[in-house]
Amino acid sequence: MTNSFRQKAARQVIPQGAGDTSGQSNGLRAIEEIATVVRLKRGDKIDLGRDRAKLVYAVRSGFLILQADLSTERHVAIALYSPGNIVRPAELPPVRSLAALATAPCQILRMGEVAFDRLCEQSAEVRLYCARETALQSACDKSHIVLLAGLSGEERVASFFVEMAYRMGRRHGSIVTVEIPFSRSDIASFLALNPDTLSRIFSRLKSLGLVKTAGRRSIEILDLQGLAKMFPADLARDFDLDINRPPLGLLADEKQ
Amino acid sequence: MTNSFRQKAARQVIPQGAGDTSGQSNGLRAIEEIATVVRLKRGDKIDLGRDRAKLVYAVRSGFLILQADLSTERHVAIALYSPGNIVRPAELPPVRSLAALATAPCQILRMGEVAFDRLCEQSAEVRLYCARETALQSACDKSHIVLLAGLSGEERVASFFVEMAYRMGRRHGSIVTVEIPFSRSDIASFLALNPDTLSRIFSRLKSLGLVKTAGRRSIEILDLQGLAKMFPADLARDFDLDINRPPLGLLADEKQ
DNA sequence: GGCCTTATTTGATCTAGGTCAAATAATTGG
DNA sequence: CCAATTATTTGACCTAGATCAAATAAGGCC
Repeated sequence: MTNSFRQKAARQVIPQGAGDTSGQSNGLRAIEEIATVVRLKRGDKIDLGRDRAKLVYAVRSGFLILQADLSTERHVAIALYSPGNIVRPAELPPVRSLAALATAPCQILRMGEVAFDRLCEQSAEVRLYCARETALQSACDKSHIVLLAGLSGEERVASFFVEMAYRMGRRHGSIVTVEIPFSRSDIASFLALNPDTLSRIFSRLKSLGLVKTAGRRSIEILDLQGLAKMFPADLARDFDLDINRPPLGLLADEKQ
Repeated sequence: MTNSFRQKAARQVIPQGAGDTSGQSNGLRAIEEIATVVRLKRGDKIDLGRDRAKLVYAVRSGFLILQADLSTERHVAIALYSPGNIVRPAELPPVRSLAALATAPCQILRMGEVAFDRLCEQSAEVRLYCARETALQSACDKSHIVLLAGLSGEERVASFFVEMAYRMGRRHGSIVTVEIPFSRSDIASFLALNPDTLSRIFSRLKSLGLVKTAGRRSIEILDLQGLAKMFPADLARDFDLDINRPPLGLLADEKQ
């Protein structure tokens, strides 16, 4: 498989996650015209509960976790939003306490649903962008269901790290460094593990020489292929991981 | 909350599941014009894998399970499709072995993606129908993530039965009968349990007097409110279950 | 730089749910 | 209606991951 095919496949499914929208903002650019910018700091929430106002949001920069609170103690992470993602009320489950939690400083574009729909009608580019976004999110949600329903804890963690590497990794030789915009608890709740268990799995991966920590929100992936071998190849997803070959074509090389 | 609101809320989120499309087929009617009808019997599969042809499907009658095979032994159910649902390749995760498995005799409408897109462009009704369908499915997927990530086995089963009651229940006095178009294994894999565990939970619910079997694919729900109390109220979803009041407004009464 | 706070890790223990094998029920096909 | 087949249930047992408590390690802030 050629590298260009790999890139194409990846672009098809992975919302760009490098922290800004420069690569794919054609759709967002038009949205920025009609939207209000909301700045969030880590820990801030946007309420998306059932009784929410009908607002549409688009992520301009930063990362959020869509979470539902089933009770005071039970918080479930549903999805991750990264730059370029669009959040529309109709696509959210009708749960009372639903919120998007900023895990890092974010810039969010906010607009009324009516205005957004009008924009979609006017601009074919926005309409297409938005339809694609919706489809991608749906595919991601379904992949996430597969992860939750079909993978063990260790496999989930491995798959998460491989995905992060491909979305946001930076290559230094054979090592991939990832600045992870999530706390361990964020990751744990996204993978439906508890933080203790995640930490244990993480330690195991470290002792196997697959990963290394470098500060709290940064990890070094020492053996991406080894990680990728830990979960079913069929879930290598968009990446088209050829497990016997260095699969780093997608990653920005430090030296570039 | 009034009954009419309840109905509205439900219609907003639940694809009609009664086994035919008479209630909401306005969108489907136009689709039938351009589509080929495919008849499936229980156990038949439609291949939706990554290398699939670019085809769009719409369910006219019957029920399917979208499933991914991670290996020969590991089959993961991702979503349920019921009459009215539309299946488009772009919304599916890029997994190699993905298929829609008929759990009951089905009529499926099949068409090329290009023809479908053209139809959407031409007909505002189809476009709207399809957009709504997509949004509903996305909401359902997210609800399912909450179920998988946040609920215990027993809670999942209770929530599934309540949902089936609301989607397809038939009321006889205070008892709700549901013809379930899925085998126990189907249900188990949809709830990410194994059949043994599901059976055990089911037996527990029977011994608590909440449900009763009446043949292999039919269950009687003796105490819908009791079932609904077994999982977090916030997940009562679309139903707007007022747990202290008979919530049967939505259900077709035998005597009608 | 050193204290304070908060996040992460680790150990010890427990349990929901998985696994495997065997026993029953339903269905199907004659 | 009965044998054969297949689906479900139940029992006995066992692990992955949860829970709780305590120890560390990172950051933050003066």
